[in-house]
Amino acid sequence: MHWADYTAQKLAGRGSPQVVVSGITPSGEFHIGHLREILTAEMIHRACLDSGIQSRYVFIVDSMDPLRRVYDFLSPSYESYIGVPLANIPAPDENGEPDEEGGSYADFFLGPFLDALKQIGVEPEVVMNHLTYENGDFAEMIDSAITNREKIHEIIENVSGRDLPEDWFPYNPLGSNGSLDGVKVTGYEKPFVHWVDTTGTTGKSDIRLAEGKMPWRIDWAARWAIHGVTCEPAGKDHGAAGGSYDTGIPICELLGGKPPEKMVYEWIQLKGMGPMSSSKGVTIGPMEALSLVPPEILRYVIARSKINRHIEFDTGTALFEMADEYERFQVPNEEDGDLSKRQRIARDTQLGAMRLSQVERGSDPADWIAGVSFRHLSMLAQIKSDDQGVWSSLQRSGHLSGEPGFSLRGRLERMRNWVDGEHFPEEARITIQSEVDRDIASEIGNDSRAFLEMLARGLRTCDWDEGSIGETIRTSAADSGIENRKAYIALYMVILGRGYGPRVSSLMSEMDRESLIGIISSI
RNA sequence: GGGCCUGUAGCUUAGUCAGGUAGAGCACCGGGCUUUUAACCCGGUGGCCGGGGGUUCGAAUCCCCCCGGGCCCUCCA
Repeated sequence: MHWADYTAQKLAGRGSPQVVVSGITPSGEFHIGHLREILTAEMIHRACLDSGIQSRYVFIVDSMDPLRRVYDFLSPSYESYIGVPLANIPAPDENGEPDEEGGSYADFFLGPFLDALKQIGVEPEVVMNHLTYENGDFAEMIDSAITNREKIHEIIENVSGRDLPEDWFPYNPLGSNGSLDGVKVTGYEKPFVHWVDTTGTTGKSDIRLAEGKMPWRIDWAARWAIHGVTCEPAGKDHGAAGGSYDTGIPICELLGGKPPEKMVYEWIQLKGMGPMSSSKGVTIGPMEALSLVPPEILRYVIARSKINRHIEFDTGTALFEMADEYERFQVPNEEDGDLSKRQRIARDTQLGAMRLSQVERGSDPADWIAGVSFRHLSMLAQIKSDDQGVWSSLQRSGHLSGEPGFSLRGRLERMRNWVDGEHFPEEARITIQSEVDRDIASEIGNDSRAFLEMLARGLRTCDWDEGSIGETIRTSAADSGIENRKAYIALYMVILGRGYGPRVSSLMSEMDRESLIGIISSI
């Protein structure tokens, strides 16, 4: 059974409806690691719906979280916003300067991410956490946390094993400059928390408004109670023993809520570059990923892996394999009575992964298979500059009957982006030589030259289609007495500058006759 | 220091919760498709399941120890 279905089944015992939640801080560009957070939760949500369990999927944006530091993409003028909630900070302009007209920092980064989510079929209920503070929904929780201050203090110290300062307080008010940093609590009279900030200014925060926030570990536990969260997969950073999941559970219970089961997913790494990190430049954004990888396959990347396995996101050679694995999928057609228990499990898991990979819930995975392998398509995309040429080639080769569907068109569009970009693997790149390199020419032996001469002659008169060209190659090889293998290698060397490549006759049939003959004769 | 996750064929992995002869894909090799090269079909090679000990009639699976990799205990998907 697929992990999402398994989780849905376990959740069914918790009552209804399910509230499946993701939470992310919009502190900068989103990356595909965040996509795992989102998709893990969204797939569980879908699995619930698919098995008839009522469910909501909520994306809580941590817009009340403060700016922690001035990131590389921000100008130094953001220094003054450190500690200020992201919802209250102006978005950066193209130079990284605060742009007073550009809306909030949180919205600025959230917008494109939500657009990307839409493309992969994810349309969550979005909750801006600062609004939950602003409309007073946190007030009871804050009051309760302050009242139970000692107990919470004890939970955090016992569970996480770290020492909290004596004057620790479960609520951080905003100071006179709008920052949470360095503000000391001096007293509490419901609903006001009194404080003094770093400038010596005193004031009071109304807990029914967004005039302060609870520290992360309590904030998280409180929102479980407020929103009735039944499931929230968290990154492994939260999941470690003594981490915020472990403290959140008892704190949530203390606050009168019923916490979700602990659920932890592994991180996505970029091939050979370790974990995603914006500050180290190790990052691929969801939009960039979507420009290369079709949305159903991007979903499949997440769906095919168990949640506690790390995912290596590879936009190089491995993408061929990933995509072709998706393409190979076939709806099981018979009863499979002779499958072993294991094979049945594997098949059902695979079916689940394919089902959950669909952009539109409920659509048939079989409708979203392009019918052409990524490898083959990558060759066509490289040798055919116009799309129509690709379609006709596919029709001739029998990959396509009739007109290309939406799915296949999307595949080609992204394939072209991939081919044109930096991620496309060199060994898959086809570069037709405009002239033959001297070193290469010197490596070609006399027997091969004889073959190439004969071929050039044959190509002048043969029909210009794959079959005839192939035939001409074979006869030329036979007539010149060279082994087929050697003939092909020589041909590849001349055309591509290396001894191997895609089916050479189809490659040649896409080239202009005169220029091809020119190259071959130039030896 | 304390703890969590993880280590199965060259690569990616299923199977570990409920112990019963190690499954798959890629790659590779062989064959086929009225002749091959990154299309397609069929078949095959390949695994002391990280190491050691224990429980058991029987262990990849349960228990203990060790080794390697990742992560957390300060905010981090």
